[in-house]
Amino acid sequence: MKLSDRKKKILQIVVDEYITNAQPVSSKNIAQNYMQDVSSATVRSELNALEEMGYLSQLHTSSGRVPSIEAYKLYVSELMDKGKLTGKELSQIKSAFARQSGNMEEVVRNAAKVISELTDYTSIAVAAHDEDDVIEKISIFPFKEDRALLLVVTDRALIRDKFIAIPPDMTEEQLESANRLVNRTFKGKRLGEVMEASLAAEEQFASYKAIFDRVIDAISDYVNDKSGSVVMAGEDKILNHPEYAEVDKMKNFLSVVTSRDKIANMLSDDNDIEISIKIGGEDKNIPDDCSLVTATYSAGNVKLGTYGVIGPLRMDYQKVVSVLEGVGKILEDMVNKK
Amino acid sequence: MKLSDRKKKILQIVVDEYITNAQPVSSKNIAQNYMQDVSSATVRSELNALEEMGYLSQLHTSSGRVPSIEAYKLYVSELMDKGKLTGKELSQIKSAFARQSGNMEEVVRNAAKVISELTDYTSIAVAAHDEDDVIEKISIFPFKEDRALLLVVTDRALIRDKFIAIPPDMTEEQLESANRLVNRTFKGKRLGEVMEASLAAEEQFASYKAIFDRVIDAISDYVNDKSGSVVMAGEDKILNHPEYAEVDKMKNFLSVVTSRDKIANMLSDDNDIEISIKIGGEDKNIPDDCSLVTATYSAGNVKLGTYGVIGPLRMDYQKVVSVLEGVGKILEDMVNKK
DNA sequence: GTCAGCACTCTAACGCCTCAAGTGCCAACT
DNA sequence: AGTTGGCACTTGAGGCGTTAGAGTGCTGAC
Repeated sequence: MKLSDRKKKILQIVVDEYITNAQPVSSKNIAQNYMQDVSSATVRSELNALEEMGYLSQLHTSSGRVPSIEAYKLYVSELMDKGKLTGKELSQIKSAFARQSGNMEEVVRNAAKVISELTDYTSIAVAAHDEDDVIEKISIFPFKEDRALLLVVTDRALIRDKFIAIPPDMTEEQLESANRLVNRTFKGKRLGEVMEASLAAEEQFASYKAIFDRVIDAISDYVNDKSGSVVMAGEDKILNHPEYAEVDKMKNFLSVVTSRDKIANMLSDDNDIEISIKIGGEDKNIPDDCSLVTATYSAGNVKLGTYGVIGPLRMDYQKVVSVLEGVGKILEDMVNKK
Repeated sequence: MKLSDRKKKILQIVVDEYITNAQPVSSKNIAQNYMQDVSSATVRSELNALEEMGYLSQLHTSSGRVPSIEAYKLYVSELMDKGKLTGKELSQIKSAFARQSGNMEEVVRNAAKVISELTDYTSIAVAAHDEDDVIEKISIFPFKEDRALLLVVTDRALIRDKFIAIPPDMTEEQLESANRLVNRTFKGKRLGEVMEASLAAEEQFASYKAIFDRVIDAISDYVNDKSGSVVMAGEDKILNHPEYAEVDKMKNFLSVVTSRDKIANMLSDDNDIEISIKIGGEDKNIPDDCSLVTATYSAGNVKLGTYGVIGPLRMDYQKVVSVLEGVGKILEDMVNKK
């Protein structure tokens, strides 16, 4: 069904109003503040039509209208004005990334923090890492008789450290030569390759099989563990929004938000879409009554990660989208310049 | 002022009842369920006396009594029965630590998780680390032209990794010899010594001053940064407790709990007390209406960290203390056996 | 298609009432 | 002196009717 321009305009007004005030929107309000050329009665009949089409609903017969999930979807895809960041906000983003040490996790943490602060919603972020990362260097760093720290550097400047056990009968010299061998074998390979190569390697380096197995295990764990690198910020921001005033809703939200696994599931899907907005029960991983807005950044063909915001349906999508775009731009600039 | 035995008994009953039911306790309740040998009128006059002494208060004239902060203090120090863990709980703790890789941070995370699960409160934990740790090994691990990862192994099996910048004109060979020199210089030293030694070292190793400075800076940062190693679990558990049903209180609590700095301040004080209970506004770092119960564990003379629980004043101290003791015992066993 | 006017519906707020819980106090008892 | 039953008093919670106000739907006129 096609909406007339006036219906679209009215729908946009309703969503905008509801987003800013969290109150049902009345025909009088619309006519007085946004459409002086028509009367409230006219607006009413339009609202009535929009309600029949499923875009609006009323809590009771004499309340104003509230947008439906359909309305939000239409809003973000067609109706919403593009927001613009103020200079102040831009410089706030810039300064958040000013002191960087090349540690990917730090970048992710800073991004999550600044996104949460600017949007006033809970933000989530996950550093991209996948099978296509190319290994640049591996180091096995012994630190107790039976333990070593495994370090893997990939082309994405991402360091991953994991503890592995050293076979008890292995001397330090043996370990060093195993280290050299591991490096020679895996350098330049994709992480995915390493995982698949496990069987082929087995024959070749029988004497260091134990070490090789552990390195491969560690890399597999890393690639498969999506929840490990999830970072959040502003978990308490959610309380600023009236839809979570009831303890039950709060609790539901917090239990999702404090579970890294659930978050990881939400973010895992579409790593190639630039900005994605998922609403309500659309996706089974996203709790009802929640919206998830995410952006996936990359510099050149290197993925930098997925960043986003989770909050009520009645979310300030304009603001969130513009903040995510702003952060993306600055992040990509930063990486490219470097 | 000295309390009669009966007053103590009544006060204990009031606190116990209030902890389990979150409802003001009436004289009738006490007389019927706990003290059949006296009438409710007698209990009433005792309650009245306790109220005048400041241990109890009423919300309004016709409500039962509620313990005051003083009452909680007395309760935990004198009145409270010692709790006992069930076999099931003990084995739950054991299995939480079953798979350990020697990574201190993992131990801390597991401890926080199991404490939160068993007590149903939000738990916080911080791995001990201080100036008395002895350096066993240092490694500077270059991974990009201008960046390196600094690894420090101490006697507490704690690995700390930090990124440092490499001076641009430094070759890989120079870096390696700097690495050897750093190791020779700092091995066996306490972290605190390294920090103080900075000036003395300056003269001696002028050529590698830049590297030395950065290592010393990194170690200083580590020793001074108490918030970095704070771990939490069960942040949403707080919602299970009725005192946080109001959004304002919730918000206050969550804003404290989501700030690592604030948590670190709370835990920083008394690293040498075995089990400490801090209540309400007693300590300015602890938010009003909150109790913090912490335990500091050590095996031999090696500190393992500080673990604790934060929750409402009306906290099940018995349970919390016994869980903390149980975790401590198992943790220390584990470390000693190893 | 628009609109003023009006009847209708529903909520929120208020006051009123009653009920039940719990206290404080007192006079009587041990 | 301590304990107790009895009783008056206070208070919050909940039910109920009323009212005011916001907002709608509808209708007949333009």
